Amino acid sequence: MKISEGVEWAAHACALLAAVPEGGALSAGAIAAFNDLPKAYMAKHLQALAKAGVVVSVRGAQGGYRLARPPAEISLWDVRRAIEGPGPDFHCANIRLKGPCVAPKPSSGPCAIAHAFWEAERAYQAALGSMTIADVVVQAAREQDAEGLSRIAAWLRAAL
Amino acid sequence: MKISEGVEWAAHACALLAAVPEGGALSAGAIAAFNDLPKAYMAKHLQALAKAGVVVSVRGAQGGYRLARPPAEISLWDVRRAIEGPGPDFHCANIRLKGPCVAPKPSSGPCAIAHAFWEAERAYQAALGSMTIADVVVQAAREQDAEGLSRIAAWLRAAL
DNA sequence: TCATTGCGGACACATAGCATCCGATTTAAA
DNA sequence: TTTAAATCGGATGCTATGTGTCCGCAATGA
Repeated sequence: MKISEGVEWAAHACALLAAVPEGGALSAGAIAAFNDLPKAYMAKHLQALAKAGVVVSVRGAQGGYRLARPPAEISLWDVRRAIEGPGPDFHCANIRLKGPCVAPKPSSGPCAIAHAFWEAERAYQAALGSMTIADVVVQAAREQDAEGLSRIAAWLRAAL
Repeated sequence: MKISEGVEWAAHACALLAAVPEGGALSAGAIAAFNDLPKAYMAKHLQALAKAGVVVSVRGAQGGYRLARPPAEISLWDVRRAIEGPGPDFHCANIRLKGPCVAPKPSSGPCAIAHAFWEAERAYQAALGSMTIADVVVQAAREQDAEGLSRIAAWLRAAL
């Protein structure tokens, strides 16, 4: 199992979008350039975020993307689900219903193994759900000195 | 993200191996036949379980596999790690260190996003680690009537 | 009107998982 | 001692998914 790199891109994109002022919008090209990522593919992920309701898109000239909700109301789980899709990671193929020892009237429904994995996924989801874009931004800002913050602010002013 | 089907196969294989008596061994062919799975590929997964120390292999005629520890001491996390490999699912590409706004002396190390995902993975691991093969066997047995249990016992006697 | 931007589909490529086959080795049974 | 049964490891091919690009279309502000 491996988490697609697009989730990381989308999370950083949301962290950047948290810095755009009310009513503004950042184009896909600008978002991609901020982290030196390919624009075309970043645009794909932004479209997925928009479809999932994490960001809103503004079409036309001077358009782009902005967060759909305050950063404190967007969790990393929202981002992950937007990119990797909903639905469980573990898929029960019901292999216990095959083979020479299966009962004539098999009790359908997922087996104990599937339930255990889905329970673990719930724990995973809960942990990611408690981490918001606002938390990420706070921690990221803590790692920047005043000069770094002003450099980012200047870049953002130029990109808007 | 998707969990490979081999994890499910391996978990069911361990549940079956929990029923082999002390000193016995079940061949890869028999394990595959029990759930109507391709023998060659099931064998690959059993080799992975053996290499991870979840099962022990017995080579030669009348050989096969048995659990390396009591079922209560083998968790579903052990099985998942044996098949999918160790290491985190989320890989931090450190994309915050790229782009036009990166500081001259960047503070290396994973970002807050990576830490959040790894924390969630720890929760996932803890949940899976608390579910053992013994638990799975108990729940699976609960779904079988007496006739089903005796049919499985008879099949196992013939396969040993 | 025109340039800018998102939207959606089509396409190519790389990687990982799925599945099979083969020869070599080990070991119990004939 | 021979034979059959079984694991081990590597090589191979197929498929699905993720990565990345490109194009035409639609929308929108200048």
